[in-house]
Amino acid sequence: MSSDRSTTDGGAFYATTPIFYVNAEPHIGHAYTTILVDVATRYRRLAGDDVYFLTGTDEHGENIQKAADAAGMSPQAYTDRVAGAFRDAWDKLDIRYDAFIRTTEERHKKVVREVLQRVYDQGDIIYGEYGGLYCVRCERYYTEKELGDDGLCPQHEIAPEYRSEANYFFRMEKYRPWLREQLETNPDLIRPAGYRSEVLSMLKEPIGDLSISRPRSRVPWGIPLPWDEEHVTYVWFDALINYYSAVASEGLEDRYWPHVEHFIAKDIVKPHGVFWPTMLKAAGIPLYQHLNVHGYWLIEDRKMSKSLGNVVRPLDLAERYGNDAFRYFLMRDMTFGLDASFHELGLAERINSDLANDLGNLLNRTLGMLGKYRDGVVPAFGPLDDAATELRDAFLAIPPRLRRQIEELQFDRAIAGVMEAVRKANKYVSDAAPWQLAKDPEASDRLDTVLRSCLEALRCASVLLDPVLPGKMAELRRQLGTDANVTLADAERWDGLPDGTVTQRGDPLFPRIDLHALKATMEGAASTAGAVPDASADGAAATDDADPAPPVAFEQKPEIDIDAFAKLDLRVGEVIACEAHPKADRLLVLTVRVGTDERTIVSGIREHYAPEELVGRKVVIIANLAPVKLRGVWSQGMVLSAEDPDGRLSLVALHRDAPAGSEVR
RNA sequence: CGCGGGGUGGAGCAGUCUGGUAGCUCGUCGGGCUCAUAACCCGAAGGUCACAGGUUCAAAUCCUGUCCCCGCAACCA
Repeated sequence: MSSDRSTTDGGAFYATTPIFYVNAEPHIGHAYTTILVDVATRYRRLAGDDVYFLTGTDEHGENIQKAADAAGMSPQAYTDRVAGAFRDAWDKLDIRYDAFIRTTEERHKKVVREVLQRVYDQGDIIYGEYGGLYCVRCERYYTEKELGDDGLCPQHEIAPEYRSEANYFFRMEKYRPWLREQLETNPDLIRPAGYRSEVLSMLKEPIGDLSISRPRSRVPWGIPLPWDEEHVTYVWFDALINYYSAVASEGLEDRYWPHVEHFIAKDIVKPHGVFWPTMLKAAGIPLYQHLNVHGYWLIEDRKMSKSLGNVVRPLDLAERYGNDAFRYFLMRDMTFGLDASFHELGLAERINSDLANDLGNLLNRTLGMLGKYRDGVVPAFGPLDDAATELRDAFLAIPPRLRRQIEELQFDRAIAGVMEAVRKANKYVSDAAPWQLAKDPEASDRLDTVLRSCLEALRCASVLLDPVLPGKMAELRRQLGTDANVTLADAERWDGLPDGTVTQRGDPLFPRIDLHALKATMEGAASTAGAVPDASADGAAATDDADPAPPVAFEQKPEIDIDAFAKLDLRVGEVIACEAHPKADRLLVLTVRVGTDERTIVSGIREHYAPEELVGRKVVIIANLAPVKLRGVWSQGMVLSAEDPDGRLSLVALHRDAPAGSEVR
C-alpha cells in the first residue's frame, strides 16, 4: 500500500440508482439520476475510493405482464428487450456502472426469499384478510374515509361490497418510533433537509402495515413467498431489496453494504425513506448511509409528461450536442435537491459560454501559441511572477474544496469553481500578452512561464472535470501529450507535464453552437413537434399494394371502424348557465341545453374559460357518455375541446350556427 | 386550516442550514487585444434580496404573520 495517502481516502462508496421500471424508454429523468451517480462515483474513484456503482431494472408486476401481452411476447422476452435498451442507453451516455441488476435474476430472487423468510420467522409478516370495501365498477378498494357519510362509492354512488384478499403484511407500523429516532439522531440521513422533514411529517401519524403480496393466481409474474407459494411479493419487497441482493449475491456485502448511498428522484421518497429503512431494520440489515434526493427537470417550465408530448429523449440530445456537453449541462444547471428547468436554448448557451468559449478556447489558443512560439513542445517554467503564482494558487486551492463539494453533492458549485479558475487563466493570458512577449527575445523566460502556466491550468482542469466530461477531458490530455488516466493527486501539482512533452493540437474540443440557426430550427420544429420521424419507413417497404394507406405523423390511437364512431352521440349544446364547481378548483359546472333537454355537465376548463364568457356559447358535447359524479356533482356528458402543445384548452366551436340539439357527425 | 417547493438587477440561477458591506452566467452599452472557436480581457448601467413586523451591534440569511407562483394529492368523462 502506498504511503502517499494525501489524495486517497480509500473508503468504500457504494452508490445506487433506482431500478427503473421497464415499461418505457429512458427519459431525461432516468438519465439525470444515472449520470448523477456516474459523476459522483467517478469523482470518488478519482479520489481513490473503493467504488461500486449499481443500477438495474425492475421487471416484475402486473403492468409488465400486461405490456408483454400487448407486445405479444413472454414477460421474460419483453423484459430482456427493455432491460437491454436501458443498458444500451447507459453505454451511449458513458455510464460506468459496476453492476446491473434485474429483479428477474435468480440471484436476486434468492436473496429476496431469504430476507422474506427471516422477517417472517421473527413474526413481522402477518397474514391479513385485507378487509376491504370494494367498488366493483371502480375495481378498487376504498377506505371508510373516502366513502364519506353515506358509505357509497363517491364515483358511482353504489354500495361497495365487502371483499377480502388473502394478503401478507409487513408490520411496518411497529418500526415507526425507531425510524423517527433514526431521523432525529441522524439529521443528514435523508438529504437535502427538505425531504427529511417530509418523511418526518409522514411519520407523525400511523403509517400502517405494508401489503407485500398478491395472489399468484392473479399475478403469476413475481417472486413466490418462500412459506406460501400461492403468493408472490408485491412491489417493494421485491424492488427495494435489489440494493442489497446485488452485493449480497456477489459476496460483497461486508465490503460495500455499510457504505451504501442511494440516489433517487423526489417522487419515490416514501418507499425509500419509510418502507426501506423499516424493512432493513426488520431484516437485521444495517441502515443506508444517506438517501440522496434530487428534484425534477421541468421541460420548458412544465412538468414532463407523455400526454403533453414533451418527453425529452436524452440520447437525442447527447447525439446532437455531444454526450459530454449534455452531462455537463445536467450537472451544472441543477442544484441538488431542487427542480430545474430544461431549455434547449439554455443548454446550447451553457455549452457555448463555458465549454467552447472558456475551456475549449483556452486549449486552442494555448496550443496555437505553443505551436507558433515553441514548436508545440512543453517548455520548463521560467521564474514565476505574481500573476503566474496567483493562477497556480487558484487551481491548487480547488481540490480540497472539491472534496467537500463532492461529499455534499454540490456538483454545480464544484463545476462553477473549476470554470472560475479557467476564466482566470484566460484573463492571465490577456494580461500577460504572450504574443507581445514572443516579439522580444529578452522575454523568452517570461513567455515560457506563461505558456507553461496555461498548460498546467488546462491539465488540472482536465483532471478536475474528468468525472463530468470523461471523453473530452481524456481528449484534452491527449492533445497535451499526457496520460489519459489520472487521479485527484494529479490536480494537486503544478508540474504534471514533463518538460519537453510534445503536444498534439487537434480540432476544437467543443465546437460553438450556432444559436441563430438553432433558434430558427426550433421555431420551424415547433409546428411539427411530436412527429414520429420514421413513421413512413414501414409503409415504404410495402411493395405488394400499389396504393398503401398514407403514413400518419403523430402517435395515433388504434384504428376504429365507422360503427364504432356511430356509437358516439355528439350534439350541439348551448350553455345557458355556468358556475365554478363549489368543491374543486379545476372544474366548471355548465348547464347545457340540448334540444329541449337541459343537463349538467362538469368540465375541467376552469383554468381556460371564465364562467360568464361561456354563457350563450354553442359547444359540442358527447351526449351519451355514461354519467359520473365529479366531486359531488353529476356530469351528464363531456364538452369537446382541443389542447395545444402548451396545454391550453380551446372549445370546439361551430363554423356556422346550428340549433342546440343538432347532431354532430 | 391537505403535503411540499419557490419568490434575489432584463433572463436564468447561487448564496439562506453555519447572520457580517449582494454574487455568478447570459443579455445590454462603452472600451481593449489580436494568440484563439466572431473568441478572450476591462469598464459601466441595472437589485429597498415578495411584503410587514420582530430578534440582533449587524438579517437575503433567524422568528412571526401576509401575499403571489409552481408541483403533488382530491376532482380535469
